[in-house]
Amino acid sequence: MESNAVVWFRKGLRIHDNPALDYACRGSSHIFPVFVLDPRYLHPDPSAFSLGSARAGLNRIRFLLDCLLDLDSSLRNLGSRLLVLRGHPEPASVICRILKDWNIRKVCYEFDTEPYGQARDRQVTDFARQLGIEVFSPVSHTLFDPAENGGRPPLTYQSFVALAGKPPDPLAKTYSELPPVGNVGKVELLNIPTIEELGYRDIEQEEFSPFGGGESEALRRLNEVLKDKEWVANFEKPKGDPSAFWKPATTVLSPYLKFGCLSSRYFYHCLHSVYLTVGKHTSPPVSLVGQLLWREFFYTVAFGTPNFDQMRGNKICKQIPWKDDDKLLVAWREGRTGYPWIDAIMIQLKKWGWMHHLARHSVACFLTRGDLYHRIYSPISFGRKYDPDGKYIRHFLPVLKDMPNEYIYEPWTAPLSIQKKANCIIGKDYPRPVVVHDRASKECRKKMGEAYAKVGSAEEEDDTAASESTTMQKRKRRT
DNA sequence: AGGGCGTTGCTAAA
DNA sequence: TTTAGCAACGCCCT
Repeated sequence: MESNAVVWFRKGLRIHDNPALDYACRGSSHIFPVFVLDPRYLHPDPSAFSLGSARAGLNRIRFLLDCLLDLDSSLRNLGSRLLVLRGHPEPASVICRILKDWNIRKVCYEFDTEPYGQARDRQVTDFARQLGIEVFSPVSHTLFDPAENGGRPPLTYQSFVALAGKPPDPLAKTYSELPPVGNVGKVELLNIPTIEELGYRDIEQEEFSPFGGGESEALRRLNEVLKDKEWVANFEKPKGDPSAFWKPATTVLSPYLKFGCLSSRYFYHCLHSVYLTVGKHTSPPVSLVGQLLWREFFYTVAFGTPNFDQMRGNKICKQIPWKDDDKLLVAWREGRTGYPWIDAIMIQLKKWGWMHHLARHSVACFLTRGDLYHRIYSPISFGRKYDPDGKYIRHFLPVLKDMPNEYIYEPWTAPLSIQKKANCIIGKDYPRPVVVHDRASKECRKKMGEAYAKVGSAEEEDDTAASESTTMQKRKRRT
């Protein structure tokens, strides 16, 4: 008796701890492991503000393609393979078509919390249910079900941690073989495309990300991290060095978690085991488990908050009348602010697709200048405190590589003779500062103060202009 | 209703 | 190396 199942990969690009894959295999004569190429995610969009598609930058697209190659290879080792399908006009309708064409009895895909994924999945769910096809959509991207608490998540990290408890254990199952792939009929199967085949040609970039995608690489990185039990147990995020780049101060597992190359529950489980053997260890918010809970916290709040990725229509976001200055915004985005610490970070993001968390705080703070509590990161002294010789700046901004240590964080203060000797004239080879930090930061602080005062008094007239915690505001700046 | 405190700052002064 | 002052929002617990 034939019984066919589809396992539809989107995130969750892994074999380990994959409940959708596990369920698809149960009692099925054939499974169809499918990935649909989403043009919105992959194809170049000239109107996007950086090189990439409408929904992802080039680094992320590259990472995703790595993930797919690795997943296909792992599936082949188990006697299966990845079926890559064209996503025109969009992925959901392609899935609906194959559910019929392949005579599918059940379709399995990981629950996706994000609005784009929710809308996409609703189409498939509705269609499948109409045809009497079983839909299995487990929560496995996050530790917990983000729909808990009736969609009214706690708004501070501490209260979230207090409610959190222990997440479900990861699946312990390993495979020696998967059910064979069924007959795909007339459906066209594609190869996993290259970046060039997607239409990204002539990319002028001399350095690419050292972080390759895929489950194999994720597990290799994880095991590397877990080897040093003392490091795992004593990890304290604020003590990390944001200027460390050859050997980053954190695990750099975040992109692997993002695509589900690494299961967050498996990671949690591994960390817990280390804690048990070592005894004394750090705790949330600064510990490694604390970092996983931060991820969880923001997924949960985002799921329970309409328009979480925007200011307008987001009821937990303070409504600030931001100054629109396209020139300044572009200077920030392209790493041309004239502040080497800021620019080096933005160039690292552009080239590597990754930056340290404190580096992100630096550039986010620089963009907004906004933070109450009077905690404003200095674009000069914050970096210097970690890396007085400017090794990080010299690497990502080679134009400054011969600038003396004394001036590396403030090159505009170097005498012209020194600039000439360093082969870097400020205003010609490297930009002058786009703003004077002290002045701009004071001005912005004042304006934000006014905006806060105004919002407070207007609250009754406009319920979208409600209140917000500083924590949430920081999160908004990450996007 | 009211007070405590919030993931990780900076500068100046002791 | 440590500490005070900065100037003050709003969630959350009591």
